[in-house]
Amino acid sequence: MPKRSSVTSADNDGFFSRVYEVARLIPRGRITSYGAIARYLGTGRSARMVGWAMNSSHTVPGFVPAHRVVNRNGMLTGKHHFGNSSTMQQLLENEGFTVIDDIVLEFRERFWDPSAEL
DNA sequence: ATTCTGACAGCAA
DNA sequence: TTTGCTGCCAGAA
Repeated sequence: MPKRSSVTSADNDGFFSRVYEVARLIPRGRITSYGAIARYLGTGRSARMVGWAMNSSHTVPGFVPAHRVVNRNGMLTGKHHFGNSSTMQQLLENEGFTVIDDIVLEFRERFWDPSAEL
């Protein structure tokens, strides 16, 4: 077993990695919520941790479609964490979503539940 | 070790 | 209806 000495949270095989793993499984053109991912991970009510993990998603090698993860309202609560406030919205619109007032209109239709799909 | 915070969600008023 | 508080778990100081 590889020892995990002083590693960053993102490198650790804990909660964070699982969140990223699920996030990468989100099909293009789909969207999900923090709570849905949290429930799939088994944490259930720790949806906040999912968002927290996303905060470190930039430390993960590869691409983590964090823009496809919004809160249960379909609101882009974390758009401010993408560098520019408009980045998240741009990415979503690029995938065919309609974002108005930081809300994804197609959220309900394009919702992708890992617990149901996986 | 203790305390605070956090990109949420649910429930009460 | 909207607004606010609580719970929840894990990581950072």
